[in-house]
Amino acid sequence: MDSDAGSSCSRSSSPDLVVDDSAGSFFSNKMFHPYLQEHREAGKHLGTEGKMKERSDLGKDDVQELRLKVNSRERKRMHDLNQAMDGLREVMPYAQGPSVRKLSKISTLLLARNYILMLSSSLEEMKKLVGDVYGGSAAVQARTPAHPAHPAHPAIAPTATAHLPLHPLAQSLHSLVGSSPSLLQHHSSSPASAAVPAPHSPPHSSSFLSFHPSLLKDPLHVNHHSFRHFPGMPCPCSLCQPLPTATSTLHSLALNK
DNA sequence: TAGGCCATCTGGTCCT
DNA sequence: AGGACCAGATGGCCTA
Repeated sequence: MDSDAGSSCSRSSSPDLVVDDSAGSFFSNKMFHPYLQEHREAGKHLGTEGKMKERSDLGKDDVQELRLKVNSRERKRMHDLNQAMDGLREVMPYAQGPSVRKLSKISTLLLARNYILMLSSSLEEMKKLVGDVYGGSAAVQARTPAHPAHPAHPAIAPTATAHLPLHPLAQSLHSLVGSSPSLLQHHSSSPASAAVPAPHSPPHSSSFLSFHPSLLKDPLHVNHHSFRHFPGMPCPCSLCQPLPTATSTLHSLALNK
């Protein structure tokens, strides 16, 4: 049942127990031993009187067989859920590897939510940027709702966007996962960017950072301090890697125009 | 040792 | 009726 018996740094969501409907796999479960001892002979217990009567009608073996079946289904369901959780972790901007303890479930969900919010915000900014570069294309602007906090103007485009794919993303995520603010000074951060919310700050940037810090402990940045952020030094952590996808493409396109 | 996180069992409820 | 889903309980492992 316990999954991390063989690993010191990473819990597995898929326990050693082989999931099938055979009694053999189930009986290999440590959790089942007390259950067996407690209920093998008694054949009693469990639930309401109606259920008791139903089970007495079924018979001891039938009840046990049913219980094993239900347990197996539930186990499989939880394993599927954990697989989905692992899949989510894989696409999160979070350092992964054999030496890094993986995010807890709650942290994964919270980080995913904020990552989605941030990407949405970045997409909006990028749309505006493209609109500016192409002379305020009506087509683009028609599809881009006005952002009252950041009215589109050319002053933003060439300079401030030079580190757009990297900067706000990294800052927001590092804030999210709880890095010490004193360690978050980036090699290209400026006093202005420290005082003013990043242009890519999501619409709900207050909620973006408002989670209980203990829920977002980053095993890498908080517990082990493997990557610290010093002025003038590029950060090797995955949070600070440039955006690899269409965002970067759009950005280079905007600069070249 | 306390607290966090997790897997598993279990019974109840809802849905098909 | 059977299965999916959910939440509570329990116990194990790990870390500060």
